[in-house]
Amino acid sequence: MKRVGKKSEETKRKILNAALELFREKGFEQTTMRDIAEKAGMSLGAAYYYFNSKEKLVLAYYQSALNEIQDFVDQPEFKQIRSFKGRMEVLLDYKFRQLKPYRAFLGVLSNPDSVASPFSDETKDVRDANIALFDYLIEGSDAGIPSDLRGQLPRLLWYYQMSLILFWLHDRSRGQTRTKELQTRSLDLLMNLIRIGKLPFMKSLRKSVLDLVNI
Amino acid sequence: MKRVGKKSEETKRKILNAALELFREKGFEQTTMRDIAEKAGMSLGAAYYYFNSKEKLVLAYYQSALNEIQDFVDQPEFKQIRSFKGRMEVLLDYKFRQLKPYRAFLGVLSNPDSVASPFSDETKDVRDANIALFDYLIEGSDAGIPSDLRGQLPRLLWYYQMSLILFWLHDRSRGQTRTKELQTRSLDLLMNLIRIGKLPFMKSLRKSVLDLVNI
DNA sequence: GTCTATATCGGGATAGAC
DNA sequence: GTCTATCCCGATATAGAC
Repeated sequence: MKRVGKKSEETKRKILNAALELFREKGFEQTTMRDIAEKAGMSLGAAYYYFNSKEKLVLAYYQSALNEIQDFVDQPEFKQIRSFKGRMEVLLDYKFRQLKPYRAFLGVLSNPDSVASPFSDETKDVRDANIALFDYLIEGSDAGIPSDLRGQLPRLLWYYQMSLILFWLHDRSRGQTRTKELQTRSLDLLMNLIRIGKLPFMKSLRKSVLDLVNI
Repeated sequence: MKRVGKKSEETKRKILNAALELFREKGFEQTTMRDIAEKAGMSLGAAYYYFNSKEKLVLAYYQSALNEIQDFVDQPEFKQIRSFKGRMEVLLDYKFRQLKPYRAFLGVLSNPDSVASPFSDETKDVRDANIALFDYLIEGSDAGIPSDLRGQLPRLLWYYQMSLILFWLHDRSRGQTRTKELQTRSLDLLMNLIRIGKLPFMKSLRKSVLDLVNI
């Protein structure tokens, strides 16, 4: 029964919403804390009271995006899909639909020095939760994965997803159609590689790939 | 006989050197144009006369790094190597040795919005020249590359190099030893894939990889 | 604890004198 | 071609109202 703080939660949410709207419109760099505060209908100091830096807003965004996608995979619409590839397609599509409005803004994410980098300590929890999403995806699917690969696959798929996202961020084609193409074809390739990789005589090649991911 | 401009070339060089020294020490963001001008022994306005933005200094850095590596592959030390893999190893080692002092600074490079992004229009010339380097590397080597792959291979290798560099930028292990490991193992894997990919019955898989690069 | 108002600083970029 | 002075604006710090 935490009555106190209720109001502050609301204010916080209001600031985040204002920030996200502005990020979508103008990108990260172009949006100022003054803009955000004004849009949220309060003073600059108030905004800083809740988010002591602009980057903290990015972390909050990650968290809310994570909650969203966690809800999504809990829907029957996703859960009823049995095919591994189908699940991957639907998850990736959802992810990109979710990211799309924020494309201009997400450039920050590729800065290794930022606390908002998807590889940083500060984002570890969100990252782990995202990897767990792939574990859940595999678990409920028809994919027969060799046991030596099974444990590593979620992380491997997360890397795969991150590569796609990085490509997408740099993709200057209209509407990022190149990324869409890449997604389709690389997913095909991935499925073929997994299929081929299952064969007993591919064990050594499979091992060298696993070693690669485990570095 | 361009006598005029000689002096200005020198001044420009002096500014660039000061900037690079500071970038190495403090990274890109932390270094101010004021710092640079002071270190170069001139006023802020003078520095801006030669480089009208901070990012222009990054482009100048790319250019000078390119000249350096072009010189390197022209040395007998490199030219006498016949083995494809050997040439790749030596080139990558050189590249990382060259980049190492600038690691903190090169974070900017991963910002897709920056004109200094390796994928931007502004860096096209340098990028093409770097791809040509791989063409030169293949040409003088013993690599027997299937003709359908030959034309695309330089670009593919450049992508491979960029992936390694991006990984390295995000690599938080001490001395970036993980990247070194990745380099060794992935190069092994790459060589194996090329070897296997040569086999006639792999033509269709080869094609799907080529299609991927050609998106 | 929650928020406003205000002062100050830092740094990229530019104008105009010399 | 080089300088000084200045603009502009985001970030930050703080005092204090409620």
